[in-house]
Amino acid sequence: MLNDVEISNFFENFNSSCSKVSKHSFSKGSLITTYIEKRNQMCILLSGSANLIRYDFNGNKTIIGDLNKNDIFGEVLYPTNTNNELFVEAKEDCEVLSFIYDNLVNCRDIPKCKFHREFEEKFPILMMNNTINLNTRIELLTKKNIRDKLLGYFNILSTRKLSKTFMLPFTLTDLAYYLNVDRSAMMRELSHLKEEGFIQKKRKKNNPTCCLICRVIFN
Amino acid sequence: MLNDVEISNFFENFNSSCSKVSKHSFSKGSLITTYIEKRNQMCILLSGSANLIRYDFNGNKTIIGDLNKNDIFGEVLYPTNTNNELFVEAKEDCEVLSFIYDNLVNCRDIPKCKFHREFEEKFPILMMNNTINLNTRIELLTKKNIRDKLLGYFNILSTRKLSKTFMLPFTLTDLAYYLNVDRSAMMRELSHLKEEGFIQKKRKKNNPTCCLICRVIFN
DNA sequence: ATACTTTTGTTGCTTTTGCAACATGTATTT
DNA sequence: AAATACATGTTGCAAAAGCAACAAAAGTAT
Repeated sequence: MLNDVEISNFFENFNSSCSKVSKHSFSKGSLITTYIEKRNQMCILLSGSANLIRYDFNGNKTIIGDLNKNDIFGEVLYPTNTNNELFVEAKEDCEVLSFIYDNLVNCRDIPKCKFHREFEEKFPILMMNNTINLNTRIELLTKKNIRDKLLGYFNILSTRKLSKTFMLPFTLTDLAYYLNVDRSAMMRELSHLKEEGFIQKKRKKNNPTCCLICRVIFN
Repeated sequence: MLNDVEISNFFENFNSSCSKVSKHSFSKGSLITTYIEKRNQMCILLSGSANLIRYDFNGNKTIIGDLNKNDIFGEVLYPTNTNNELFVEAKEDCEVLSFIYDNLVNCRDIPKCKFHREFEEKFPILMMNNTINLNTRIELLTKKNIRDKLLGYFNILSTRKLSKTFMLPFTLTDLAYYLNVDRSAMMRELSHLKEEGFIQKKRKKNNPTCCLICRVIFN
């Protein structure tokens, strides 16, 4: 129903006929945007992948979200007054559409420009996907311990790829920031899972974004 | 921008002219709905408040969400294959609109019925509010310890009411389920916060949904 | 008023997680 | 090839959180 195919290439060939929408490219590792209150920015990730990163007032890092093709992000979707610094960092080379979200009729052109017509049509699907992603994230964060967070996340990746073998979209260091746990405690738990035969790890050479292959055995 | 007032009474006087939409009343404590895969149900809470509750395979309870007026919920917004039981329970007497979400043009009437016209128009605002709520929830769940979860949540309630004095929408037992922590550990932390002067607690007699008033002193 | 249920409040003990430090291994840069 | 930076892997110890059990208070039903 909420089929990726429906929107997979929708905004891809977008040409900035509307003055209110801009398309930018970002190279791996660069800063895509920061969340600044009251600017109402919204973005669509056209290609590549990125992390939504938070630093709290103590400097603690958390990877709040893992952004992929067709995901929407931006400060307009995020609560204000959190006293945190949030920014989006490219994990791979990325293409991004960005614009100011006021409402769905913020195009001044008559008739509406191509982008705003398409956006208005696809907005429900984009939002529904985003909502399911956020609820999936909440499912993960509400697991009671590190082991269940790991297995829960591996289960998501496994289901998504329809295979018990898959690659992590994070380094292990970043996985700990994503699961919101201490890295060394997570490594300890990974060792236990390996000993008990729940996972196998294989290191892959020269892969820029992924560093492990997990062969997960779920019950 | 995403103003509650805009939609505050929009669906309130809805009359079921469309055969695909139904309005139901639920008394306090009753079951509003369960999340069953592939039914694509979506609901709007017209009045009252409710909890979205999850029981995992081990019987662990978590309050996934706290639903209030104009909030949307339903299995169509939630990931499938979680091996969990999810249901929505009325905290107060509730009125709920429910329908099947296929897409935004699932009304067979020509011209579209009043509900679907209004829903289509208000859908973006409903979804944006929902997204901000979910991101607020993620902010809370990614706090590193019980103390910060408590203070973070009190800060949200305080900001929402524009007052340092506010009531909890949960019993303390349910607050622990909501913050996803052990109740006794949470009580211990609440005692510390009280000793250190961060909060004051006052019990209120005969209040059905709230049991405490907290006078929170933030730095 | 009494019995019963639910919620609050507390504590000792155990388990889990976090912290700090460091060794090793793998990429990247010069 | 050497130097540097970053990621993985491991450990001892400390701190935090979970578990179990129970008492007291408040709310509800009879």
